[in-house]
Amino acid sequence: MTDQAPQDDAAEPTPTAEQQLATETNEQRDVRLAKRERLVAEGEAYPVSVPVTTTIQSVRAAHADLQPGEETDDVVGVAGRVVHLRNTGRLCFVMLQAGDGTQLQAMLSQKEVGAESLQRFKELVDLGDQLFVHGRVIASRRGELSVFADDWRIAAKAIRPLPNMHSPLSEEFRVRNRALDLIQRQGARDMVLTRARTNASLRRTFAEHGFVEIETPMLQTVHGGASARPFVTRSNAFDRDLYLRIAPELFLKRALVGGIDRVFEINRNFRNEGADSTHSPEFAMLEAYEAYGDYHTIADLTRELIQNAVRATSPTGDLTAVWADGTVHDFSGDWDRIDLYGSLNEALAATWDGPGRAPVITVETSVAELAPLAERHGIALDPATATHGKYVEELWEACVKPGLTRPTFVMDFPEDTSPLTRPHRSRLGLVEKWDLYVRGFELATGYSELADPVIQRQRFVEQSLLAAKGDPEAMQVDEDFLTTMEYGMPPAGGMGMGIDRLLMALTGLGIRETVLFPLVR
RNA sequence: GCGCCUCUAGCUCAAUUGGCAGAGCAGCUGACUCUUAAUCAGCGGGUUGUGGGUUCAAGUCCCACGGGGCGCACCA
Repeated sequence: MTDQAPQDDAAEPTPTAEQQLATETNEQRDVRLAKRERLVAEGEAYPVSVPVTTTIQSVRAAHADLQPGEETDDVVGVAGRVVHLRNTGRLCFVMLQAGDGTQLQAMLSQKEVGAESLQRFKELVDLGDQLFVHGRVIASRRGELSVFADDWRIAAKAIRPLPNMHSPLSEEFRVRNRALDLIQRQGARDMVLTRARTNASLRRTFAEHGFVEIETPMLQTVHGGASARPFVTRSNAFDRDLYLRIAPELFLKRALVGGIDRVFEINRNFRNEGADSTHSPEFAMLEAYEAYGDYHTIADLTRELIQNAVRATSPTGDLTAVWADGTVHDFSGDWDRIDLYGSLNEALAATWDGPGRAPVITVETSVAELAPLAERHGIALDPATATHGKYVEELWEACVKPGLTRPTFVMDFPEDTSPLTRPHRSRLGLVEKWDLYVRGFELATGYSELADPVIQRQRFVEQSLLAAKGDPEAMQVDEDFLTTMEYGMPPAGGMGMGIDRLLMALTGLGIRETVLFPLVR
């Protein structure tokens, strides 16, 4: 931006702040910069403070029923952002907006503030400025609650024009200029509160059940706990590469070994994979582990966590979420727990159009038998890394998932796709794992955790063989974790849930809407 | 990573078959003491994402690059 011209003189001084400003300018900004200069020369364009006595919200609350034309003796000093400005000659109307979107009008009459002050106001105040006004609270003849100003001050001069407040901003502009989006759009402000209320609700529910929140490493020497490609970074002090974590699981389990029996973490994970409407390279993740629980108890807890979050964020305060598109989603009651293989075989039988009866898929069904079946549903996997489990899960997603409307736990998964999960207590070849599906996407997953360090080591070795075959998402062998496991981890249920996903389920918005400042190129 | 679509004033968007780049809001000057996207009169504001090409003539057609979106693939 500053080096578009060829540098024929290497000793040329770097541009001053003013020159840099000048390279990126427009008429409207020039006008405001001149006003800033004048304010600075005459006093302050950015005072350290202004003498506010109350807030826009409080004034509105205190005088909610003021009748048109009615006046009060309540003298206030309030400040807010100028979002509308109207000038009818010797009377000016200015709409001030608080951070939460609450607006309050101020009226500047020549009779009240004097000709000189009004003239100065007209010359110096623009849309977008932070403005302080002092005066009595009245209602205008048309009934608009107002501060009838006897004094005013610029609280902070804006030098960039505000976007047009009357037409919606484009998606791209909103994502790249979130501050302006927050000024202009109630939905943007609501999202911030929804996320905060959701996080508070989750922590409250955990606290009620005696869970302890801990923070585990973001920078890891071995990446594990999930199947995903990590980001790699560099430690100068250790002179080695480090991974940004893809999951906190292996550290939370160390805490479990250490006796933190009910433990959870809400924090960021990083995965070096594609970004789309449901995936972001960095995303907030919740993981929780409950000693002496299993995948049933952790499913109960997960349902309670989500139902409490729905209650905390629902406009109606009940167990329904109203999505941005107007659809209403019911999270109440108990949620179905269906069997992965059973529901898949049901769906296959119902849609079977081949000869004879539909094949019944079991844990024993080979990759050779699954491949042609998957092909019928348009699924093609890389033969080098395809396994029984990958085929079964792909088939399930193609055949069963689209039909789910209510929140549903899908239970009991094949072993080879869940290397950190305990073998099923009664079903050979399966693990005690569930996925929770809400409206077509996977919201959370839960397990009876694998506590046997010998089997855990075998699973890691199998993963590393996959990695050797070229699977970039396979886990590394984490010797330190295995050593800790060998001291004995209590039987436990564990769960993981994407916070952004939860917000999507609560609001029906895309991930770029739920993240305040999403990564953009 | 592959395919398709898209980029025009501060913001939101027009521009017919390739034929003078426009509107609303915002801005500037002026008028107006009750406006609600105030109104009225007048005036500015553009390297049409960037670079190349075709053409008498390119916002429009072609190529490359960059930004964005959607679909596919991968994943939560």
